[in-house]
Amino acid sequence: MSLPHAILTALLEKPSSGLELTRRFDKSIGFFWAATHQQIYRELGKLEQSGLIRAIPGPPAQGRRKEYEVLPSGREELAAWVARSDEPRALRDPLALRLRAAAMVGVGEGSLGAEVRRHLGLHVAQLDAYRAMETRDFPDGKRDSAEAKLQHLVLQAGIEMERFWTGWLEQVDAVVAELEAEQP
Amino acid sequence: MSLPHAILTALLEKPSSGLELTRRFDKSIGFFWAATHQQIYRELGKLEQSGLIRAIPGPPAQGRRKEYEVLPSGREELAAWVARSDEPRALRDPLALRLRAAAMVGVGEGSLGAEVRRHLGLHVAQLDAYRAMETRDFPDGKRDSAEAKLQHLVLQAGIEMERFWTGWLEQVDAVVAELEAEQP
DNA sequence: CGGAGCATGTAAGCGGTTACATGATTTC
DNA sequence: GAAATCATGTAACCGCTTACATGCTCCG
Repeated sequence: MSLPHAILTALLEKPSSGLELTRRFDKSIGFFWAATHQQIYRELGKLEQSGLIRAIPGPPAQGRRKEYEVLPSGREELAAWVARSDEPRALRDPLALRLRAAAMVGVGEGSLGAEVRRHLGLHVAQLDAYRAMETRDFPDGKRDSAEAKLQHLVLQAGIEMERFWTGWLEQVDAVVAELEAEQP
Repeated sequence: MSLPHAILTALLEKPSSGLELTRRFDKSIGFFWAATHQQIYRELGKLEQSGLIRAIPGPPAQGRRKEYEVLPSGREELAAWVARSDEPRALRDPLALRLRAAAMVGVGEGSLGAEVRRHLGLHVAQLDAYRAMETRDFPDGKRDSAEAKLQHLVLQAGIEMERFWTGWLEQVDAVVAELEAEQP
């Protein structure tokens, strides 16, 4: 039940249309809870029906775009959710699985090494993106407001997570390259 | 499509019954791809029907337990899967989401801090478990065989992942405690 | 006015989760 | 021989993914 609350949070930060939300998910909240536009539209419909958000009546028909904003009951629901507790989600990583499988059937003909380096590239790019966001959005380290501190922490989780992946994938690359050399 | 291949890997490591597999998933492979016994039984049925594994005929009826083993076609399928490529899965973390939500609606009355520390405890426990596995299964650092090296890498991913979580959650705890003190 | 793309949706299918069912084995 | 537990399943649901559909707007 996280998606509706992710949307409520995003709408509190800034009222938006469905497409705007989709864009913003792609570049910030979505890093910790991805969602496609189909999910978002469906969820917006449900949230509106539940009376937690509403379409802003404002400009009568600026195209077909509907802007949504959070109602007081929506804010209450979100505050209640923040206080709830939840088990951490089990992580799912096919690449780690592939390595264990490779331990049983052997590393292929270079394809596994290539895949490892491809992933490494993706994580390096993501790490750079996060770092750019950090210098842009949180320039003065210690003087952040309460809200900014929390948002900064979330971004730091992204940064340290990607640092972990890149470091680990470099080790993996070294070992896989060695094994590929041994058994051709 | 990772679950069937996770099962093939586990069965190659050691032929097992459904329940045994469930147990082993809980304490090793499952760390990177969790599965319940219902999923496992369903998947075993599919894999047997596809001719990738078979129930070992051996001891006629030792209780009702069925032991499965991987057939040559199953090994081939797994090798082909190892060579395939795949996008990294988007991570999903409700706790990070909660922090962002808390940035908008405020940290509750200590419940968020308690939740953070609860998660911290869980990750510390997991980290200890991984470390125990490492000293038990990989005592002599550099002299591992090819298979052992790959398996060790996967375990190290688990260790570094948990190290990341515990480090980050400690930071989070400090900030949340501070904010809870400010706004009662 | 015609084509490109923007914006909002609908429908089908799949994998995973939760709840329930059934027989067989062990324990008291 | 009754209760508890082990072992293997079945069924229903729910969220996410993929593919497709529809209307609107902008631009040449």
